[in-house]
Amino acid sequence: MSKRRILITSALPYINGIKHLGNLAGSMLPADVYARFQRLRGHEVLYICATDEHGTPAELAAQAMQIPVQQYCNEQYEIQRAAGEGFNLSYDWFGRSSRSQNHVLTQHFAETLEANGLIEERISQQVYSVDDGRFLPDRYVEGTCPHCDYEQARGDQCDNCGRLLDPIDLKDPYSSVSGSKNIEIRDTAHLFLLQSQMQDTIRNWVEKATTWPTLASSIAIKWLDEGLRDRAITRDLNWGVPVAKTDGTVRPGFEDKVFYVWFDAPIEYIAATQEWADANDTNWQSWWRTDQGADDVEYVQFMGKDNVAFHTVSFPVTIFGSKEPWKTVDRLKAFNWVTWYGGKFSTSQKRGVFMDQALDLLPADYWRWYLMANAPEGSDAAFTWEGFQASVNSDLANVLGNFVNRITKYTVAKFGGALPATGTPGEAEVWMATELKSGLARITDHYEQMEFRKAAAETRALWAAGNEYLTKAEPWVKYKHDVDAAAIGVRTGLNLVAIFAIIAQPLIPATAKTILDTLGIPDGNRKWPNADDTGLLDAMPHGMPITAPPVLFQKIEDDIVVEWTEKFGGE
RNA sequence: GGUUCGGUAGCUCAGCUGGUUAGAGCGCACGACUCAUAAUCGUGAGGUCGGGAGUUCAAGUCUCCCCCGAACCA
Repeated sequence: MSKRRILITSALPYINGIKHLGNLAGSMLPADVYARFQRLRGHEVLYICATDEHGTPAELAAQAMQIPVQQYCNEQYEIQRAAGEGFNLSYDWFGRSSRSQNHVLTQHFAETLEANGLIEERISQQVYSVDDGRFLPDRYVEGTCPHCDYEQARGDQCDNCGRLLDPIDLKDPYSSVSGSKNIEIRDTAHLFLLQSQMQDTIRNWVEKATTWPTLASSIAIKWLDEGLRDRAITRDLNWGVPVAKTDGTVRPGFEDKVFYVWFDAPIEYIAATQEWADANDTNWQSWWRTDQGADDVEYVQFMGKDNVAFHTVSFPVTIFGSKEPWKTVDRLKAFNWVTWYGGKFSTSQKRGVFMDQALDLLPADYWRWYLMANAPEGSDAAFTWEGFQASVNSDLANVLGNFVNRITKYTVAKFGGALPATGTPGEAEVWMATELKSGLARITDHYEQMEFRKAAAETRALWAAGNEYLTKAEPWVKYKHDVDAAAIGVRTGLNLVAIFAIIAQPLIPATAKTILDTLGIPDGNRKWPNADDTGLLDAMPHGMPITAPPVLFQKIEDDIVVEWTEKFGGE
């Protein structure tokens, strides 16, 4: 099989606060699992992610903490980077959209799009707060609803009657930032991206993308059916990419404006790759420019369903509109939500479990396993403490952990801690070899199809087959009258331990490493196994010393579940 | 309101272009085993596949209507 070059990105987490398990399960984690799988298969993988740092929420959060927004982002970036590291997310690079590479590239795209006639300047009216000294984004203007007279309607929507509003229509408007009523409606100029002109181009492209999941293509088609609208790509803010040319010349009249986060964030996929290339003294063009070696790249994007429109329509407008030979997405994997006791996980309402809290409770592998085995692929998936407990105790502790434990301890107790060299394979081993071959083929196929639930289920099924094998081989019975007959069962069992750990690496990398390190399996022998390899069950050198790993997974007891349920408010 | 996606065993979910007695894991019951974290292995109970009508030799799988849930509407 030839070596593939696979570019992987996961949707950029917004800088504003640590992400919850739903965010993790919907983009970063599956991207990581897929990246690890493909690396194990020997392919060249580049997995890129970054924080999305611009925009009003970051600016206001910094203001609330009374620190400069740059400092705020520095701190939050470090928190998110550490959380990713804690979950063993194997980014090749975790960048920041506020870095210079993204500034330059965003300005480049704007310049190119304008040269191609796809950007124009338009005047619009916006709410200006004199006391705050700034234009107010829609949702930070409040006032009385012009339709129902509700007094605390937000500028974008009235919570009482539900109607969508234009902030300049509010009666008695005031700034929700400062409360000031010293409000004016002022003219302001913005750059508009003429998406309407790209309608046909995008539709042709979307219709050719037959491998996208239904969730993704239906969202894209719907946007196209409604018609792409021209959209402002600048905002009246300080924090962001300046509206300037690549030579640094600020556009006249845009001194206090920046590009909208909507425009610059996806560009960061490319810019983060530049960050990676700059840091590693290599080139990024061979991953992104089809005229410079990227034509053989497979580009795979991971995202939650809220991001699909940006990846299938908005960003492609930027890319295709540039008329430059950029690499576009080949395969796209979209996820639904992880739900929390009937509702949604919510960052603002602090509903659910967040990445840092999760790691305080249990190691990353416990969460990684549960979130992938129950990934929100077909529909929203419910997180429950009981489900988490059942999954961890049954799949990890009982089926895998106990298998490793029982066979390694037995080796130490009965075979002096050495991999037995005697005995010949019989009926049980033939059965196991058949199971292994078909199971491996299924797992491999599910990963290739990015079917994570199925991949996890089949991984577990193979672990369970190992236990079934031991029941058939029953070395502890044979040992009493025929040590050689017991030896083949132990030898096969130990090889299964290694195989089970190898195939577990994408999902539970830390535990897999513990097992493989304890067994003394060299790094070079940890690659993804080939289902047709008939030597898998007798691959380890006869006589090699074996020690038993420590207990791999602690079970989650009922009283702990009660405690966590109370602490986190699950019902 | 419009559109899209869902509604399958107690729970979480598989079921591709319609075709033998509708599947898995967990949970539950019973049995086996004792190397192992009272783990494991086997057997079994349990579903009129949201409701109704229709197409067909045949529908969980297609069509229409209704009920419920979720998402999106920039």
